[in-house]
Amino acid sequence: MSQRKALKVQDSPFARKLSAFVRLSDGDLVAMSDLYRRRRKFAMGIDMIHQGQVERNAYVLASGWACSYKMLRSGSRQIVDFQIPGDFLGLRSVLFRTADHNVEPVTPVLASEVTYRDLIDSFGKTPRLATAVLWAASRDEAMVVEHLVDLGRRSATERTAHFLLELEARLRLVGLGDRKGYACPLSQYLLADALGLSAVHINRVLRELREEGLVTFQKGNVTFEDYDALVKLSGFDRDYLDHDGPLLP
Amino acid sequence: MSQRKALKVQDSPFARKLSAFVRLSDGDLVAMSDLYRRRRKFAMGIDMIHQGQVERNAYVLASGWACSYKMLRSGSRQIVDFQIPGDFLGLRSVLFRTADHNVEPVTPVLASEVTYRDLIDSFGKTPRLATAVLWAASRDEAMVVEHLVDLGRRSATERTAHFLLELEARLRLVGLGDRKGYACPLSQYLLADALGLSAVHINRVLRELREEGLVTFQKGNVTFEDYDALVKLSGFDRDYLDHDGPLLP
DNA sequence: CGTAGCTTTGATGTAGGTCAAGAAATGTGG
DNA sequence: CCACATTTCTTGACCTACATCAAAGCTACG
Repeated sequence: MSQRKALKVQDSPFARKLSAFVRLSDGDLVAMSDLYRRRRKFAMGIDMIHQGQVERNAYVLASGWACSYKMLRSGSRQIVDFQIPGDFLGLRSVLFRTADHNVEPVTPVLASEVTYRDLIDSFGKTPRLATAVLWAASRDEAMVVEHLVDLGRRSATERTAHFLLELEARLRLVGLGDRKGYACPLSQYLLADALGLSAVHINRVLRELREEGLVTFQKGNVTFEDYDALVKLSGFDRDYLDHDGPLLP
Repeated sequence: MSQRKALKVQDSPFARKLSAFVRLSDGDLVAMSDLYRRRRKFAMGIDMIHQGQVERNAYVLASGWACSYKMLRSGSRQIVDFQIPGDFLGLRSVLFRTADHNVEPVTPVLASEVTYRDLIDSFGKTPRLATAVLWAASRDEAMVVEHLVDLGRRSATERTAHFLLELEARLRLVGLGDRKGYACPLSQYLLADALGLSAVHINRVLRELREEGLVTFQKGNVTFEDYDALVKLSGFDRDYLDHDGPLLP
């Protein structure tokens, strides 16, 4: 029975992701299965997590996309990151007393709930899991850092190109894209809020990239016309995403 | 002997910092003392960590300031964060195979070296330490996220004010500042590279803030003339930094 | 006491914002 | 399967926040 469970967990995107960092034993996998009990659906428009909430829960995305963001008094918002299937979401809201950000579905979402107790208990049972989660959190931080460089020092065009390439690299890791392109449910408004630009300007940048024969962002699809030129243009270096093979044997 | 050691560690800024997240047992403190063996000095101008390096080590800052940054091909750089005494530095360079960023002293620095083995060994011995480090890393990520919001959606003035206030809050936690002000060894160039602005513009913003009677940034000192007005101007909310008392009993 | 790194200021240029308005999609109820 | 509503996309005209360039005064320290 627990064997069946373990196998099932092993096939989940989350287990696959953590396995990239730390080799997980059967015991680890069984402990992880406790994190997988409550499946929940979220429709678009309702926050999965909102700033200031005290319920300490997080989710592992099973299907659909979400975005985490912060609102400013001025009414503008900054999207910090998008979450794709397999991503952990809201870790800081479990770890801290109150959530410091919002998370909203971008498409209808299916996710497994992880409570504070689940997480702490499983850390107690299998310390390696804590290390694996630390690793996963650090990879996420590496992405946020790269995003910060985008906003601080790259032009609108470089930034947009870089962002589309990063998404491809992430999606490829979970089998949802390749260097030809991927399905992308983001609106230009979402893109604008992520890249710190206006929706109008994003539109112009996308047109330019399309007319230059580099990428097409249309009808929910990103298609790379010239992947290599795009990499060159944006200075994209996927090193910060790749860590082939478990780091902790 | 090990008792003396433990007490010494308990007094270190690093132990104080982690204790804010997780109550540490004597055993935990002894395990931590292993992380404190090698003290090293760094002069200005030599990187403590550089992008692509394979030696997997990190440091805990004992005294002085440092900054972590990324360089772009264009020659411009983005400072991701400053480290002040007590801060962990280069965690991602221990955890990953190669460092994805640089760290440079801003002043002469005294730091304790932490190697990959040290860290993994101590996690094995005391799982709570792994959890504590996860927490500390998450707090750091919260700061990077707020910095990202700065770059994406705040004006140069708001951004600068926000940044100066955040530094105050962090320095206050280690007893190096209060709402009157603090000693700040940063040049306007460093400020510019952190805030994604040009040094010239930073200078103008600082002048404006000074002439408005809000803050003075001069001669290595930040002095708040009107703390509350500055908070209002920048929309600063210190919640993301405060987590009074251990979260894990 | 000189020279190299900071800070300050002015003049001018430009990337990207804002406003406005029409055209395509997309969705919804009948 | 169509009519209407709503969101999303696209483009043009104009404007502003910040960059860049240039040059002069500071400071500090070898």
